[in-house]
Amino acid sequence: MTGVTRPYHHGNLREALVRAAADLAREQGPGGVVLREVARRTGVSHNAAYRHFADRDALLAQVALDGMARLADHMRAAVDQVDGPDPVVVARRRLSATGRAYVEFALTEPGFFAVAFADVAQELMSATIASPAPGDRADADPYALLNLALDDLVAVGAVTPARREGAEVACWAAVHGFAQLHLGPLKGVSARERATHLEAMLEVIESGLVQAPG
Amino acid sequence: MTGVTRPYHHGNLREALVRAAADLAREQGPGGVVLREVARRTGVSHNAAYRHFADRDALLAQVALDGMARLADHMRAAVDQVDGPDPVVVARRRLSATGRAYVEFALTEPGFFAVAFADVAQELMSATIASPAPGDRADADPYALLNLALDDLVAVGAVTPARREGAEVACWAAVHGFAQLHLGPLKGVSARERATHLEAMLEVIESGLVQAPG
DNA sequence: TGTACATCAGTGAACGCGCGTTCACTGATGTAC
DNA sequence: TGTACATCAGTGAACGCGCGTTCACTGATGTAC
Repeated sequence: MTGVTRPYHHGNLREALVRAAADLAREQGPGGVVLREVARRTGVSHNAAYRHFADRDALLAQVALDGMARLADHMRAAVDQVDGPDPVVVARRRLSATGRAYVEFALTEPGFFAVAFADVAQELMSATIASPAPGDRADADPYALLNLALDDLVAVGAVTPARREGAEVACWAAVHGFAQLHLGPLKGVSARERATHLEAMLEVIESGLVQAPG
Repeated sequence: MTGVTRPYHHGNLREALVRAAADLAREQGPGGVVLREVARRTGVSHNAAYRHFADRDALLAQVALDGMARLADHMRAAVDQVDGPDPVVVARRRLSATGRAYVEFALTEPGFFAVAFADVAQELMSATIASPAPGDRADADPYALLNLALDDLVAVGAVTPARREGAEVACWAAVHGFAQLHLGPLKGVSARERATHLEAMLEVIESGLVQAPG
């Protein structure tokens, strides 16, 4: 009972391992998530993880699932915060809110983001997209949230059904690429400039979607 | 002189190693580029690569450099092919041509693409972007090619200087994200649908850039 | 044209390392009586 | 309230493996004379 020695039981090892794995993924990429290093960082013996995960892949899968859920939470919270009297304005602001939230999450939690979009979760994602949410809690899925925002824009008459087609891919691609570039080659760009560029991009897309072909 | 036995000297080993490394990167990601496997695939002993590259990093750097050069070549060829009487139409088509070429290259050569945008080439890229091409062959740099296309749109009066600001990031993000998604979660999308979605996205961006804010 | 020799491009064995995973184990906790 | 015991969460040693890299080497090529 010195208070200095760590207790034998960690108490929250599973969660701590996921967190450490995400941190490692941020630094080294998903391929660099090494079970022994994850254990090291959690201050636990190198095989303790096997009490909580079948193997390395199971840990990575959990990181991917957590990441996707966190991303969806962040996006949903951002959308829910937008309100106002004009339904067109609300719909437009909700779309840009999803995009902003997406980029924010990717830059804040690059580890979760990287793992969620690597190897493991791919088949899972593909399946989700192929048969989009049959009623059951579509709000847990980032992709579904984006589609809801776009459908709203059509419902309020801001976007024509013709322009709606493929718009989800265009929007997703833009914010995904924006995040990837600012985690990679544009890493050095200041937060201020990054924010300006993000708003400019969201504005371009919004204009492009809302207006008739030029 | 049986004609069956491979000659002792490969003749083109350096290039073959780069090619094999790119193939491996396509399958396993940049982290999965393993010197011994590269040698195996090239049909050469596992240490033969050391006659041509100082170490694994040097090989990866070469893949990144080659990838960037190939991408730039592909984009430049696409731009050069666009011509016509109306300078506004030409400028617009040249912009979309750069984007189309970017995506085409990424999907055709995902190995080169992945390595070029991972670890190694990052500092190199950042430097290039920070001090953009001081006169010397800007046409070898994909980023510079994009900026040229956007500057042209301003020059012909299709895009206002205000909208020009940050446009290079928006365009790059969109095509980069589009490529990444179709190499990852949207892997299963048919070539036909992918092409439709790409055109829709390029159209949205073009509209958004050209028109006044809606 | 022929030959000695330097140089270049490959080979095979060996190194040390960190990895994922398994094993038999120990310390801590919770529960039945 | 006390105690035996099952269960759970961790440990440390050991395994086999593939890796990057180095070493001393050999086969092929080119060049000076």
